[in-house]
Amino acid sequence: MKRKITLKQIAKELDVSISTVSKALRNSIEISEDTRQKVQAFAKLYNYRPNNIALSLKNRKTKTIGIIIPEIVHHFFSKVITGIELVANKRGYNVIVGLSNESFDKEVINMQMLANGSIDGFILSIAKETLQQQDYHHFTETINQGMPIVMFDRVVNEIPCDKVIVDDVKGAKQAVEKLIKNGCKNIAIISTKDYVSVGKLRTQGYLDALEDHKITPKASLILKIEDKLMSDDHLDKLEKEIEQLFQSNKSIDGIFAVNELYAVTAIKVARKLGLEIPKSLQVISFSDGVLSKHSTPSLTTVSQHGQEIGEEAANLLINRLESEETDYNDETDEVYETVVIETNLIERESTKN
Amino acid sequence: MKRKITLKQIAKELDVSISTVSKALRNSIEISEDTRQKVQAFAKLYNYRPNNIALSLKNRKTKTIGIIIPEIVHHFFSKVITGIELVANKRGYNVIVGLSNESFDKEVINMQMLANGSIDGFILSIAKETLQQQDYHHFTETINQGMPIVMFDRVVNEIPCDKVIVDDVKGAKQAVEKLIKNGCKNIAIISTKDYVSVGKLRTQGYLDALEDHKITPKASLILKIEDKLMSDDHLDKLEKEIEQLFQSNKSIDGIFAVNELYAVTAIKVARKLGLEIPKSLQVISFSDGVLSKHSTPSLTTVSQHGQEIGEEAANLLINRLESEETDYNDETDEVYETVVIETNLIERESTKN
DNA sequence: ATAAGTTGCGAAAACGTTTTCGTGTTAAAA
DNA sequence: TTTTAACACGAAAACGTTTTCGCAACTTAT
Repeated sequence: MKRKITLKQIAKELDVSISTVSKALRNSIEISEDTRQKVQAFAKLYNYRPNNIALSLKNRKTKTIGIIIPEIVHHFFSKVITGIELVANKRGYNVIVGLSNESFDKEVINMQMLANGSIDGFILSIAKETLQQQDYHHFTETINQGMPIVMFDRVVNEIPCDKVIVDDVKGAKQAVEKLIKNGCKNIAIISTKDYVSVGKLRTQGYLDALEDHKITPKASLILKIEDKLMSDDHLDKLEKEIEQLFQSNKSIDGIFAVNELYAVTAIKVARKLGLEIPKSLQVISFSDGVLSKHSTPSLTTVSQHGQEIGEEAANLLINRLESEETDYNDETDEVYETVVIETNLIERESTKN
Repeated sequence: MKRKITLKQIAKELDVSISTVSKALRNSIEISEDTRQKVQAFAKLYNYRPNNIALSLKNRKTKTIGIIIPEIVHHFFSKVITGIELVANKRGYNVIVGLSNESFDKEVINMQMLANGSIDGFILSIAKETLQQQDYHHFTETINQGMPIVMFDRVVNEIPCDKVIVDDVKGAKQAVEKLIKNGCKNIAIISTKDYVSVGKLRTQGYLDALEDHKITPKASLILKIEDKLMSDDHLDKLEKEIEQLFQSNKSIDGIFAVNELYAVTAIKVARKLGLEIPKSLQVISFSDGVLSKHSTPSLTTVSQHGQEIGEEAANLLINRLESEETDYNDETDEVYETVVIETNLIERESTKN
C-alpha cells in the first residue's frame, strides 16, 4: 500500500530541494535544463500528481462546487446535475452532491458540512420544508461568509444571489392556452399546495390564461395536492383525490398538471372512468421526464430544459467565483442576476393537434 | 466579504496562542475552565468551524467518497446514489460525483481528477466503452496507490476490489420461469450486445430457464440491441428492430426485456400490431424505474434494489477505509468481498397472475 | 525551605504545495 | 584582476489545523 508520491520524496530521491522539484515541474526558467529533465522524468515515472488538498489549502479555493438538491431520483434534478457537471468539468471544477431529502434540517446540515472549506460555492434548489418554514438563515449566513450561492427552480426572492428559473407562469399559461385553443371548455388544474413556489406560479399561469380568454375560473376545477402524496406509497390516495375531481366535474375536457406523475395518474383515472384521450380529454403536463415520452399516450408537456438550467447555473457560479479573484474592489456592486430559461411546449399524443 | 474566521484570528483577538484556542475548543483538560469558556464563547459568537481542507491535509484523509457512474439521468443510478449518500452522510462522509457519460476517456479523467487527494475511495460502475475496450489500467493504478474501489452492477472480475452486484442470471431466470409458468410458449428476449456485462448475464439467465424447462432456444427469439439505441434519439430505430422481431415471430407470447425502455417500447409495438397485454403477450422487465410503475399497463419487473446496492457499497467502502486506519499490518490479507443483492419479482399488470 | 508534583499555556512540527527572496557560483564585462 | 551580471538552486513562509513536548509558575509534601 504505497501512498502517492510527494514533492518531498522526489526531492529526497534526487537530492535537490523541494522548491527545485516544484519549479522544475512547472517549467520554471530558474531551473537548468538538466535538472528539469531529470525531475520531470522521475515524476513521470512515479506518476506524480500534485495533491489537490494541499493546493486547495494554499490557494484557498477548492475548485469544487457544492450542489444541494431535494432528491436525485427525479428526472428534472438529475438533468440539472448533468448540466452542472458538464460545464463544471469543462471549466476545471468538481461537483459534490448533498441531498436534502426535502428536509430543512438535512439541508442545513449538508450546507454546513460543505461550507467549511470543502467547496467554493453552492448551486441549490430549496427543500419543500424550508419553503414551508420560510427559514432562510442558512442561506444568508453562507452568503455573508463570502460563499456565493446560485439557486435554481425553487428560489426565494429575498435572498441576494444569482438565480436560474423557468418562467413558470408563462409556461403554464401557454399550456392552458393550447388547451383552450384546442377547444377545451372545462379545464382543470392539478397542482400542489401553494407553499411550493413552482406550484403556486403554475397555478397563476393557469388563472392568467383563463382570464385572458374571459373564462371564469371555478374553484372546483382547481385541485391542490398535499405534497406528501408525491411519494409512491401514497399513489392510491392521489388517485382518489383525482377521481373525486372527475366525479364532481363531469364536464372536464382538459387537464393541466404541474408534474408528470399527476398527469399520468390523471390519465389512468380518466381512462378508468371511460374517457378517451385526447378525444374527450386532453392533458398537458409540466416536466420533461421519461414518463412523458414513453407512457401511452405520450404526454404533451411544457419542457423545462433541466440540463440547460444546470449549465446556466454552473456558468453563473463559476463566473462569479472567478471574477472575485480579480475584483479587489470588494463591497462594491453586489448585483445579482436572474436568468430565465424559456420553456417550450412539446406536443405529443395527449392533446389534439 | 468577510472570510471564515480561523484559529489564528481567534488567538490574536483573545491574546492567547493558537494551540490554546484549538485545545480549548476541543475541551482539552490542559486548558483552564476560565480560558476555555472565554474561547468557546468567542468561537460561538463568530460561528467558528474548523476548515475541512486543513483537516483533510493534516489527517491525510478527506472523509469524502468519489462516485463515478456512466450517467445520472437514470433511475437505477440515481437510486444507487441515494443509497450511497444516505449511509455516507450517516457515517460522516460526503460524496463527490463524476459522470463518465459511458466514455472511457471521461472515466479516466474523472478518476484522475479525484484521485489526487480529493477523496478517500471510489464507488463506481464501469462505462460501456471501458467494458468494450477492456482497458482497466486506471482501476489497477488507483488501487495500487492505496485507494480502495468498490464496484457495483457493472463490474469486472479481474480487478481486485469489493463488489456489489445483483444476481443477474438468477433474476433473469426467475423472470423467464414466471413467464413459462404463466403459459408462455414462445418467449423472446430483448437484450443488449454481450459486451455489456449485465446484458450478457441476463441473457444467460434466460437461456438457463429455457434449458431447465426443456425448451430449445431459438436464435430468432433473441434480440441483442446495439446499445447506442438507448438514447431517445434512436427510439424509432429501436422500435423498428423490435417490430422486426414480432413480424418474423408471429407466435411470440412472452417478452423478457433487460431494461424498462425495451419493455415499454416492446409493448408499444406489440399493441400497434394488435396484441393484447397481458392476454396474448406477457412482458417482464429488469429494472425498477418509474416507467414500470406508471405506464399502462404497469410492468412486472425484476427489481434491482438500487438504493440497497448503494448502501451496501458505501458500507463496504467505509468499512475498508476505517479498518485500514487501525490495520498496521499492511500487505496482509487483501481479501475482497462480493456482495450479491437479491432481486425479486414485482408482479404488475403486464403478466397474468 | 527545598524537592516534587500540578497546572496552564506556548512553540513548533507536520500535512503538501507554491512562491518570494536570498545566496553562492560562474561567466561576462570593465 | 576586479566588478557586475546571469544562473541555478535552497530556505522559509504561508494556507489552517492538531498534537507533542517543553517550560514556567504555582501548590503540595517533606
